[in-house]
Amino acid sequence: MSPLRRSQLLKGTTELLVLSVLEEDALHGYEIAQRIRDAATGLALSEGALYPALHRLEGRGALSATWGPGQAGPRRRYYRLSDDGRRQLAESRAEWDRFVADVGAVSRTAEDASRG
Amino acid sequence: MSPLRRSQLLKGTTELLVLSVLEEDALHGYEIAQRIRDAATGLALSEGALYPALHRLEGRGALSATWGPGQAGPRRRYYRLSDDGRRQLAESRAEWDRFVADVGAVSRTAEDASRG
DNA sequence: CGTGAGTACCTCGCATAGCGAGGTACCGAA
DNA sequence: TTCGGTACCTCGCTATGCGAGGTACTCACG
Repeated sequence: MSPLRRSQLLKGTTELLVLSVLEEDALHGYEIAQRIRDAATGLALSEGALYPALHRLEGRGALSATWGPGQAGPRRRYYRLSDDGRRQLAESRAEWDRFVADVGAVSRTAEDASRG
Repeated sequence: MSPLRRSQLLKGTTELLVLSVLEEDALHGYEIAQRIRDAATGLALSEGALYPALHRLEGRGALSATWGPGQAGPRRRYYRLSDDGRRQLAESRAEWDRFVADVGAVSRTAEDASRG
């Protein structure tokens, strides 16, 4: 068992991921997961994480949702980014960038020192 | 309450952070936390996260620990990276870099598309 | 001497959130 | 009619960060 399990790293970024793929179009849940998988094969967002995240974001006012008919199958729930959601996305991106910079600062200064 | 809370992002990276600062020298717990805070002011690792992480890493064989006398105060527990710990650190760094690249791939392709 | 502050370690209960498994339902093809 | 794919949802489990609390040692102050 090595450190840095994917499922732990994912905590906190799921919402950024969801908001990001909704930036361009309104999508339904399954499609959101597929887009994320297509863009980054290493990120396999499970349904047990996706749907609760969608509900959280909707409850927070970042997303609005409407039911629509299914193509060949059950009805779909389409999610659309609200104005507030766009603001939250920008904030999340900024916070993520800061966090990555911070972790890099710790991780890489040590690496450089041990290498130099 | 905006998404991407620091405490959630931190999940999974605490061990990378700890292993990183131990790459150069053996340090005791308090000092580990201080080094991390010095390298990145945004990362305030709490003691309630630090000590359990140290014990996990020791149990996993990534760290070896020895008691030493305190300067002016209680005795200290010094942690040193084992060979296996060095291997785990390299793995963790690689896994972190992959993860950051994956999140960036999702987050930034959408951003570019919406901007273009 | 007693008190308080600083250092250093540790643990406990709580909250958050991902994961896998399970369940419902609808549709078209074999 | 059954099977497989789509699409949604929930539940219990697990991992782990956080704040609060506790112990213990040392030194300075009055």
